[in-house]
Amino acid sequence: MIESTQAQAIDQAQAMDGPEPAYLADLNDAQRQAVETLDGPVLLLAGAGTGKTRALTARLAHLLTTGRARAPGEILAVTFTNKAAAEMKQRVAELLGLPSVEGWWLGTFHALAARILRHHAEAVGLKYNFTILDADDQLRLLKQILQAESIDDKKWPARSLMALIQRWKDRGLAPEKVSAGEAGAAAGGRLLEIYKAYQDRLITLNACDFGDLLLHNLTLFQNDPQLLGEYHRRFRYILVDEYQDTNVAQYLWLRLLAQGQQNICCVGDDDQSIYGWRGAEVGNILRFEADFPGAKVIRLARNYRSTGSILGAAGGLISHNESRLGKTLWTVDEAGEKVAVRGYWDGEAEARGVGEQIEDLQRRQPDGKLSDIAILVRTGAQTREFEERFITLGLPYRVIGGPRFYERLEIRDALAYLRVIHSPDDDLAFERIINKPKRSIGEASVQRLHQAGRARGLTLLRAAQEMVETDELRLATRRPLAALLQDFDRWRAQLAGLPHEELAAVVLEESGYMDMWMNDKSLEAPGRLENLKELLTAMAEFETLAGFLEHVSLVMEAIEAPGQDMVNIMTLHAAKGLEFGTVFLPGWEEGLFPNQRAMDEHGLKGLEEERRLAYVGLTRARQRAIVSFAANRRMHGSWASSIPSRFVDELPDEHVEQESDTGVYGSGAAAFSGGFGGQMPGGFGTWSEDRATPGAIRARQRAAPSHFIDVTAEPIDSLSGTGFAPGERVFHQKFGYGEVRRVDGERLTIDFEHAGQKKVIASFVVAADQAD
DNA sequence: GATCCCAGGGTTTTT
DNA sequence: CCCTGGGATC
Repeated sequence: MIESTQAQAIDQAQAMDGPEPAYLADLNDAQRQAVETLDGPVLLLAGAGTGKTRALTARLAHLLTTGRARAPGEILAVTFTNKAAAEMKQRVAELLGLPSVEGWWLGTFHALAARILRHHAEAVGLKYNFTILDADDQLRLLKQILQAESIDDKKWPARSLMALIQRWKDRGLAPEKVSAGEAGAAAGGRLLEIYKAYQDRLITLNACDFGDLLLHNLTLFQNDPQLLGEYHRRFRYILVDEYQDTNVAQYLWLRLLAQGQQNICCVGDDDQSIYGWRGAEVGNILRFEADFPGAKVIRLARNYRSTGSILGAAGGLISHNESRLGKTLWTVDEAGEKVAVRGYWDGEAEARGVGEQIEDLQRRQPDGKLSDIAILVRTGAQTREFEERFITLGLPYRVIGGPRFYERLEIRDALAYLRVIHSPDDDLAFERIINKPKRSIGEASVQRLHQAGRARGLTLLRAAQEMVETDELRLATRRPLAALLQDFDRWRAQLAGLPHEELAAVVLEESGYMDMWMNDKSLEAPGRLENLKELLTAMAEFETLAGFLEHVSLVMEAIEAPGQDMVNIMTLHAAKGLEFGTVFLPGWEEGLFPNQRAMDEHGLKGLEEERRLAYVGLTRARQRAIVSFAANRRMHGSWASSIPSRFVDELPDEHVEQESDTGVYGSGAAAFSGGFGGQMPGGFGTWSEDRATPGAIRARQRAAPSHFIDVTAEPIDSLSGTGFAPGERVFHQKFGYGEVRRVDGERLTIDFEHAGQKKVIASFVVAADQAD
């Protein structure tokens, strides 16, 4: 049905002779070339903000309307993130006037590889209903193996071994392809052994991890040329977005698939490669022309996003990198505001300064949207200072990339029940909920099940099925276990006749899981119940349980809540692909950014990746970018003084305006005396003597300008007795009613009815009975 | 078997 | 400083 409407619309588009299709109309020359060069390998080097997505979607449309691709199924379009895939789907549908592009081969590497793998699972030893494990499950599984192999997890933490195994997978190396020398000394030289055990275990569990999706595809194609041939005939055109982020496995996958037709178009920007630490190979893009002989390289360099100053600053910065293909973005827009650079006393002052500037912006442009402002930090930990500041200011904000919906414990528990129903061999899921709610099936009993399972070559649930028939477990354990197994049989039988979201409700009810939280009087419990309800709602949007579970494993994101107008706070990594009118870039300090560990572990390569990260940050901005650094920063609890990042120095003077922070330095000149160089401890060193002791900070706060409302409203020192006590009901202008949880000097931790738990300054709340 | 406390460790993170 | 995880204790 969908297919036929799609076909009609495309036929219609194909029939339109004469006037150019609308999607070609206002493309620039390079973009147009990118759209019209349909045959043979094409590398599209698309700088930040150069209309890349636009060119890509137009190319897709063009393939169809010219009849090069006779049907959407002949195109394989690969993106990196779900977000990018969703955006492309939407835009292509719009261009072609289709209601949806469901069913097209357009998606992330992992989603597409999973789709292919479902069809040929048996060929790699899996069943069609295999589970896709997330990071948490992977780690638990590996821990079990390490324990069985008696690897000292103090010496070899599961996390780091997992990372090493993943790096192998990223490189397309199944255990049998890892050469002996590669194994190295990790895990006492037994890492390869462990990798093998881990893979074997995955197969018995009828599961695979993210890396396996690609890896199994490679095995599949390499072992079965005929099958590969079928896919060659199927995918006549291949499109790849964010090519600079592909790892070797993805690259091999693409190359195998492209061998047939050679019609592959990769889009990327070497200057935005920021995932090297995750196995991405900039080399893939640098080598493209060698890999695909006769490749045409098209550069998109005209930028439609940022002002001249921002592009100039970003371009100057990135020119310090040596390994790049090289391109300079340009714009016909005016220079605009220069990139501002500000120094602050410490992280708190920085957060205060940013808050102040945002309020300023609001005053100057009352119709400007907060959501058009972003604060881009290097590490997740940096968000806290801004959050705290914005809470006291009552400035709405959202942290992007926080804990995700499907990663919450109650959701994972609920999903575990569903996974066991759908795939009984999924031990990890079964183990997760075997004693949740408490059924007096403790650690010891689970260990016994494991033992029995291993001995008889059975999975946990199957072992349990046998054990309940014997006397090996004591009755107090055996009875509830037998009941649970029966429950699962019953639920599984109901799956056929009941919509899966209703089944899920039944399961959560009958298992006692809902009760468990209802009887839980902790503060989080109501929220968790709320989330479980939300889960049921989300499930209803899928046709089958299998479809829903697939979605969950591949798209770990929550469905976005309807957007309120809020300032965005996120890491630089999370900001890729986004743009904002105003971008704050705090924490440009040596050691923090560029990050010390990145440099220690990867040397010049690490530094260059950090620089690209800075480049990505700057190029997110349309009109305004504000870089800042602090002289003192509290890290891991203790104070450390810092010097401005070398990246500050690398911004070309003509595009930069150094601003002083009068509250801290008195006069700006002093702050920058001697320039920004990495070797200027003099200017900054003196400050460390009168280090940011709480007293010093407070003294400064009191002297701060009047719009620092928290301090001027009421001197902090007078607040020693706030008059609030835990348990008291209070009202906050911004967050509404709540209950005081903790009193910490002038700072209160409050559980708000709607806003959740927040820390606020005492002077911002009143006793609930005094609120009107 | 469950809860509490303390030590240790703390880039980036999508799929 | 704040979170996690493991061990010790009830």
